[in-house]
Amino acid sequence: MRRGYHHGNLKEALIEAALALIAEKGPGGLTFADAARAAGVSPAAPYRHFRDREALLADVAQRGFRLLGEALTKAWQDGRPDPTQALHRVGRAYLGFARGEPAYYAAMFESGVDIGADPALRSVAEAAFGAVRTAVEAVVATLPPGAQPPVLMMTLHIWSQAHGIASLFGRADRARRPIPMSPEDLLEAAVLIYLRGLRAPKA
Amino acid sequence: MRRGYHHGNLKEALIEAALALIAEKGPGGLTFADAARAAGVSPAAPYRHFRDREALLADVAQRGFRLLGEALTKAWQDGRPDPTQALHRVGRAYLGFARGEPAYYAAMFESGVDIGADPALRSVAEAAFGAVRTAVEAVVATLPPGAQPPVLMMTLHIWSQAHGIASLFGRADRARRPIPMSPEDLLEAAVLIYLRGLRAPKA
DNA sequence: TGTACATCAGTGAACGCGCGTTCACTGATGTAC
DNA sequence: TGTACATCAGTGAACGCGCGTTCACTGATGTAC
Repeated sequence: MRRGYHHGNLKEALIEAALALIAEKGPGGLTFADAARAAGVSPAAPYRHFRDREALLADVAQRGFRLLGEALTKAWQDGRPDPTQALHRVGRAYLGFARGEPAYYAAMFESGVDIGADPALRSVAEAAFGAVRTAVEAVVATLPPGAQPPVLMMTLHIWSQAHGIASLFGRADRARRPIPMSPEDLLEAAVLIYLRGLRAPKA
Repeated sequence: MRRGYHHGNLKEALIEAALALIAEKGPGGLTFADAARAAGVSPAAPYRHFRDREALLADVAQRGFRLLGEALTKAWQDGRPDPTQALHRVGRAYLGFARGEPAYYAAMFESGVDIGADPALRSVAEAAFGAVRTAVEAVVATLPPGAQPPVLMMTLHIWSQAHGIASLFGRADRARRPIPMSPEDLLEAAVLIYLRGLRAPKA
């Protein structure tokens, strides 16, 4: 990989290193010097690419949100074969991301990066959220006119339900509370009951 | 407070200091030396009370879970005037705790403490969870026999919904996504729809 | 009630360590002509 | 095609700093008798 005096791809290498370090020691364990070491480069080199540790973390988080958005969009598959089934797939994709990419997930939600501060970061986070909103919109459209909830509210419900399950039960990296069902099944049941509640006449 | 050579109440003072530091800089910013300084004591003194930083954090988290459990139990008020209303109150209490005690909340859920590892910690966390379970049990008992969901499942649904909302929108300390309704209203709506879904005939 | 002694909680000085950051530098790459 | 030069990416040495941790110590508290 390293081909001489110039690294050639140091920025990528630093991000890779950051992911590995986060996976190993948590977002708090990420250190600028450590990332340089892991990339096989002097401790001053990272400053060519990132202002500081915070900027590196923000970049990792940004990539994470992009990947999450892509995963959700891919799972949606334009709502085939029908919006409800596709929405369940989106939910599973969220949990799959949290489990499969714990380092990204930690950088995005547990590292203390301020998502609102960095416009680029905010934008990709917004896009990932938009992927869920798209799915919710299509599901809402299938409901009888009198039973259609506000799209934003329902999106927030689904997102936070998935996020809560992922945070509490969805990662393998820590000894979470053991539950007698998979996070995927737990989320699917919640969404099923929720959707049934939307169709039901209001009490 | 300080009355001479002996502090008299150093353990409490260290926990107070830890809370202030967490509130100010996040759980990652908590340092053993800093806590000693804030308590007005030499850097070696904390070792009389905590094995290391991790133990201090675990103690803070433990108190947090005890307080949360108490807040939830108090909000429940034996299910008066009826279980459903009381359950909504419990949900609001959860959000209120997350907002009102962000330092405890961070220590409990975002500090990397392994809840499963420490038996005392696990036990109070279990107790807090049990407060929600108690509420859910009573609500389930009000449902028609054919519509009663497994209590554990429903408890996990409610807990993770509240936790997701609290984590994403419920704290003032960071610039979270602004939403056009309060976290409390958002949670109440979700629970209402969920409960309606339980009563509705399965599709 | 007083005295001797054990126990305990906090001291302060010291240390090694690793991190963040800076600096003048140098090797490599690209570009103008 | 070749040459001169600007730009860029990474070096390595150095620094100050604060943290974690240990240590022999000492002031205070409690207790046995």
